[in-house]
Amino acid sequence: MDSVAVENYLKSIWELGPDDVATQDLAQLLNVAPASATKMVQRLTERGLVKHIPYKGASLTSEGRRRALSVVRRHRLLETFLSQTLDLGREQLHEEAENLEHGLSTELETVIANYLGNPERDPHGHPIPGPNGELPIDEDLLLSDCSLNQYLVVTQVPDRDPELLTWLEKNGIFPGIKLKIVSRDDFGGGINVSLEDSSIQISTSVANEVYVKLEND
Amino acid sequence: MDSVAVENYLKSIWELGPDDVATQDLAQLLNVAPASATKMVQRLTERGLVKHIPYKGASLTSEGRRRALSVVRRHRLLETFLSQTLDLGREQLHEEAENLEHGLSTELETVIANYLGNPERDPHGHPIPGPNGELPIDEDLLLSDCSLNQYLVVTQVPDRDPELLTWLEKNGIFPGIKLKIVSRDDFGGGINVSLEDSSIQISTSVANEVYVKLEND
DNA sequence: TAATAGTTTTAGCCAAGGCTAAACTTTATA
DNA sequence: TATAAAGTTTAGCCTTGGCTAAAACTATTA
Repeated sequence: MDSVAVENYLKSIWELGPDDVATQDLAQLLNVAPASATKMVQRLTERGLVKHIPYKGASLTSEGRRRALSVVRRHRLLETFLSQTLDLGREQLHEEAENLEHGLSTELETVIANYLGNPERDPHGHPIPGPNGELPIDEDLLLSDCSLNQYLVVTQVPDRDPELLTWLEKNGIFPGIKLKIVSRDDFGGGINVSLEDSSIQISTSVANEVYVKLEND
Repeated sequence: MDSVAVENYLKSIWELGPDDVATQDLAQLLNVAPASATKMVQRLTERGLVKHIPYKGASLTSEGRRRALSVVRRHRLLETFLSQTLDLGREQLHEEAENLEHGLSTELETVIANYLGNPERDPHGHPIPGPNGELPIDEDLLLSDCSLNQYLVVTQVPDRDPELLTWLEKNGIFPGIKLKIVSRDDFGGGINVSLEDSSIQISTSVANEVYVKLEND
């Protein structure tokens, strides 16, 4: 069994990957000093879970990726389970799942997955890896990359920042919602979006974290 | 925040307590060497969570007890929650709750408690401590202490041993079930019990782990 | 009551996972 | 292209929570 620390490193490298994950980014995501990240990356390299080119970056081996995706699967199943049973707000799910994911046994993971009907996405729209680490190719589009006046459906919102999620929620942006970009402000000022019965302005940084698909699938 | 190890030590001392908890018993319950238990008991004494009289035994301070009961509360709420939502068998609950209890935040604990209607007992019949460590006085009787031919209701079964729990379940012994001791075998050979529509023999060691109350409250 | 068995503690070791300070690479800039 | 800035690694330290072996204490029994 991987320790909590190892699981968190693997998951973080996966999230920052797939290639050349910088020590600093890893350290920042995990709230540790860069030197600590270097040391752990070296240990994981010893164990065959990470490939590390000094001064260049880290990436997961296939075994490392398998284990990272196991953590991601548990995380996303827990988010879905908590959302379904307790209806927590979408902005509370991430942190709770983060705490519980390391204690979820394979057996309970399976029971929960079955209970939920083996869902393909969590409440933020993120795809849930299969029990063996299969991850469907994610073909969603970045909202900020879409053209004007296309009919779009939101597929994914970020999960980490509760403030941002609360704001998105309040403005009616979450998976399943239909919208259309009506105009772009100059100089990276953001985009203007019309929803079912409102229209709002979304900054570029936020639009870079929201994924959509074309409405006619 | 207490570490997982500290939480487990506190919980175990509480379970073995209230007084003069032997190093060996503690070590055995936690699957560590006696020397490791001694060392941790000393550290917890430093921290003011445990009182330790060398060569005599350990016990919890009131703060130690408060923290131990917080773990017990999380454990029992989780058992209840898993049982209610996923209907796991009673024999699977303990281990899963053991894994998850350390990752349950105070906020989620509260949400779960409310969702369940602030239950007073878990699926094994064990009382659930309140959010501030209040524990109602447990007045249940040991099955093995009861007299013949009294009308009894099972209130608590043990939670740790899945084999035993499966056996009890199969023979219809779980909280809420009515029964009566019809006779005692000689020389500690156990007791003969009649249930609603069966009768079985229960060994003394098992009868020492089942609690009951008189049927007329 | 003296020897022995059982329990507990001490001493000394180890690995994991943190940290800071200093050294080393790489990248950017003058 | 030399030098400064930024990022990374190394070195050395610390705490936690394990372990074993040996010493010390307690309890039992001859």
